[in-house]
Amino acid sequence: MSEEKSLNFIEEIIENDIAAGLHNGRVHTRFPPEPNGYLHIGHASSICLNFGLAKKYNGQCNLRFDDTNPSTEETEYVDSIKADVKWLGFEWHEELYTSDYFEQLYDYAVMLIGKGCAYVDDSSAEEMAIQKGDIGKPGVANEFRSRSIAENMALFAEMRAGKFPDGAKVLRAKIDMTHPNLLLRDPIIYRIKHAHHHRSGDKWCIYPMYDFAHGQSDSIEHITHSICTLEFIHHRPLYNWFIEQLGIFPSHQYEFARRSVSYMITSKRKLLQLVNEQHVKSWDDPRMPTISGMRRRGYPAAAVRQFCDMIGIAKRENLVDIGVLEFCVREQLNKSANRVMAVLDPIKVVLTNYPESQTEHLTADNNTENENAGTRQLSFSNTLLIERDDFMEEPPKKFFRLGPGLSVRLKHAYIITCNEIIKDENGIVTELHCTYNELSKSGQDTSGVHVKGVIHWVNAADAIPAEVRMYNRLFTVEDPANAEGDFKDHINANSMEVNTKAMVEASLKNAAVGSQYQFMRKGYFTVDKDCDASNLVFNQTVSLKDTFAKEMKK
RNA sequence: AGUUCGAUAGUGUAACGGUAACACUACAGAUUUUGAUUCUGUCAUUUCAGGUUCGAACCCUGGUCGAACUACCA
Repeated sequence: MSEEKSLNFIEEIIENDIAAGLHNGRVHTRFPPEPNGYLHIGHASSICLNFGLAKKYNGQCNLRFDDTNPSTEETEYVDSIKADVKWLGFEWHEELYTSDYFEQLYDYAVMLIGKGCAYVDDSSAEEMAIQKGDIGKPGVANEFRSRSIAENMALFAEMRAGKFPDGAKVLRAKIDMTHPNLLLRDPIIYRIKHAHHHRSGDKWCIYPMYDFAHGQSDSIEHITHSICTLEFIHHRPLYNWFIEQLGIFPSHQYEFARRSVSYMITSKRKLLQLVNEQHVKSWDDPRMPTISGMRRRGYPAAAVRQFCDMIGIAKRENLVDIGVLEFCVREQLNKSANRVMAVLDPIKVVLTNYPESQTEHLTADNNTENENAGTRQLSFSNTLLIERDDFMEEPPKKFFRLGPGLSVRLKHAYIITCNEIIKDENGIVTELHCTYNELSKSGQDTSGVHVKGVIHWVNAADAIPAEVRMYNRLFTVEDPANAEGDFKDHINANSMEVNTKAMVEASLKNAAVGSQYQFMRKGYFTVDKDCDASNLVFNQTVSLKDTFAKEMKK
């Protein structure tokens, strides 16, 4: 059952560590989001990695909210993050908050001051930036760097006590103003912010910087493998420096390249912009690359997990084709979604030789890919609706659908032949008159007629109108984040098309929100939460592969 | 400019010194009461140049290209 799969570089590290007996073979990871936005596909990759690793190596994974900046963080985000992680199918060992460590972190800072490894700096942000130097140009020390330990102690205590306004002073680690790694040129570790925190309230007016909180939080939790994205690689020496100075648990950080997906954006700032400026309706708009957006769109959690697994993990830059994600969605839904018939752009078909007053009931299997899916009844009469696309007045050679004199099978029903075309005054086809072959009933066909094409249909008498929201890519370019100009210049104006003329089969009458179907020959669709008693709303989750459409384009 | 990463089919990952694998895509074909699914087949000498070695995608040297880093954000 177990397939031999090669290890990614982090798994290799972990297995080596286990073999070497590091931390007695214990594996403990964590997923550390900042609660200042909704989780997206990139986070999904990180979640699958961190929780997956813990599971694979019989370890644990914490959910830790990195909430060191009170001005951007909100409880709404905490809730959405928890919901998203759960939906993806993972359970955290402990729900933790960096803000719970504020007292401990303060003590760490005091400890550094006591060792002469930190000082209070009165410089302005501008002054500090200048003193910091530049890439290739060393920084210079200022007069505050040589303050006495006692003075630093007193000042830092006063900072905590609220004696100074925002920005008046900062606490800095005393490392090396000429270090080639800019992050080690005496980084700020505490700043004054008289702001209300979503958890600690007004208890604090000084807050640790991320760099002074993240590594120590990992250490406090005894995280063995602290996994993050590549841009933090320069921070690692700093975290190690703190760990060493403080003499605390040596958590080790490993960095991987964040996954980029074509036609998607994963900058929280930009996603927030899309929402605030109403380019999309909400964080969970089905066009959004957020986990909540994908969930509403109908992407199964298993598909997202499969995707993360398929694209793997490495250290090189990448732009994964969104087609891979869509492949995973189709593969999952192919097994789980029941088939139904829905006509998105209806055209009326009258069967001239079918008794006008007759209605018969046909049996249709729900999903031939799934033995347990069962069957349902379909009503059939002389007036039906078929897809406008499935008829052509002047069809090309390999058009296996309806046209003048052509025959097709109606799925689960009879073979029909088109005899007459009715048009309106503008020459638009409004109705087709066809005859059915009485002997060709699905499952008991004795007609001897063989047709290549099979099309879907609904019975006009009891079909239900539905609103079907069709989605296209949110952006017109593969890599909007790195494209010329502003990313908003590349928003696809037609990313959503609302179809209000669709007609779906009667069995969908009470379809529950979130339930998923394959509209035969069209794609997978998911019932949206915007449904109400009078309006059935579907989101197009993903289309079916359409080889014929591709053929036609050539 | 300095530091640190990285470079393998169109895309993503693998090969752990013994002659490039898997998946997606694309193309070709078979099956099909979904032009879906399923099934077959086709598509690279690994950024370049040297070197070490019987043997290099892998080790060494140098070049080229790409990325990250100069927030009181995370």
